[in-house]
Amino acid sequence: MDDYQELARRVRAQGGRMTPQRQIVLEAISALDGHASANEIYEWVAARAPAVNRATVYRVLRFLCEANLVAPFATDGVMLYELVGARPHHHLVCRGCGHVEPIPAQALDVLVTALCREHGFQAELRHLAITGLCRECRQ
Amino acid sequence: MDDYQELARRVRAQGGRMTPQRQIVLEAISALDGHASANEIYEWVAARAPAVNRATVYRVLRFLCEANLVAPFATDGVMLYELVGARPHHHLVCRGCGHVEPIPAQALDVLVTALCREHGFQAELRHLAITGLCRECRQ
DNA sequence: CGCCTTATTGCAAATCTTTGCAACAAGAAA
DNA sequence: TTTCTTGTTGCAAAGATTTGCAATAAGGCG
Ligand SMILES: [Mn+2]
Ligand SMILES: [Mn+2]
Ligand SMILES: [Zn+2]
Ligand SMILES: [Zn+2]
Repeated sequence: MDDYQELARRVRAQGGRMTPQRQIVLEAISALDGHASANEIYEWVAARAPAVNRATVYRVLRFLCEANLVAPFATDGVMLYELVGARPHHHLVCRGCGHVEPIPAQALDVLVTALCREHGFQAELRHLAITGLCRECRQ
Repeated sequence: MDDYQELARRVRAQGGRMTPQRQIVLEAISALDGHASANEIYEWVAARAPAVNRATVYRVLRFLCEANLVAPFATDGVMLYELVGARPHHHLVCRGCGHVEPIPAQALDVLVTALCREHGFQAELRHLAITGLCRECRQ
């Protein structure tokens, strides 16, 4: 888990307040080691702070995403949440073996450059999940 | 709307059956001119076939997506549905003006090639929604 | 055209997610 | 530390999506 003071500072920088609920949700995401669903996060939180309401977990997740402390990321319909770390990255999700491979964000710079050149569009690619077949599953 | 016989054939090719419910959902997506939400589709259907149940619309949409007759596509949290057309494409969604610009799928070939070369990963990019800023909104 | 098999539907109940509102409490200011 | 403002929370109710199950009907076969 990152430093509480630093997280509180970043929450207040958004005009928000640091609360026990926001703190424990951050702990949950950290403890669940990235890529946790809203329900998994709620279960983790409820196990140690039963008073925290489900609706609050949803609202906290939305807030943390907007505050850019947490990154949401959709894998075929399911929303997962991950702490925004030092290095931005994306994911290669193999539909064969289910393996999830993180790749540095600059691996997609080639696309960003092309879109900018061809369409004048400044793409903001954050924490994508790209599905396909990994090297092994391609035989 | 595409030819009913052809659609029915493709449904049966999946081991499925063509029903009035599936037919009218396809009509709805077509009439709504692409990019319709589950609720918009349900409203359209309910207006002319009130007996069709909401749960059925959800199940039909899932079936059509798996049968590859319809492509789902997420724009910040909301799932939209579109008929799979002749030419595969993606979308550039501007977060400034909200404009949605379709681009041919091969615009992303540069990325597919790079991922294959760098990671041995065969990406399957289908009907993506890429957010960012369009030329005008960048000033 | 009937008869079967079984995929599909409607319904109701279960889940998941959002929202309105009054009570609460974080944190800035005194 | 006490006060005050207003962002947050819990709760309950609404809305969205999924699921179990018995009844229905698509379509292959005679
Ligand atoms: Mn990640
Ligand atoms: Mn499209
Ligand atoms: Zn694999
Ligand atoms: Zn724009």
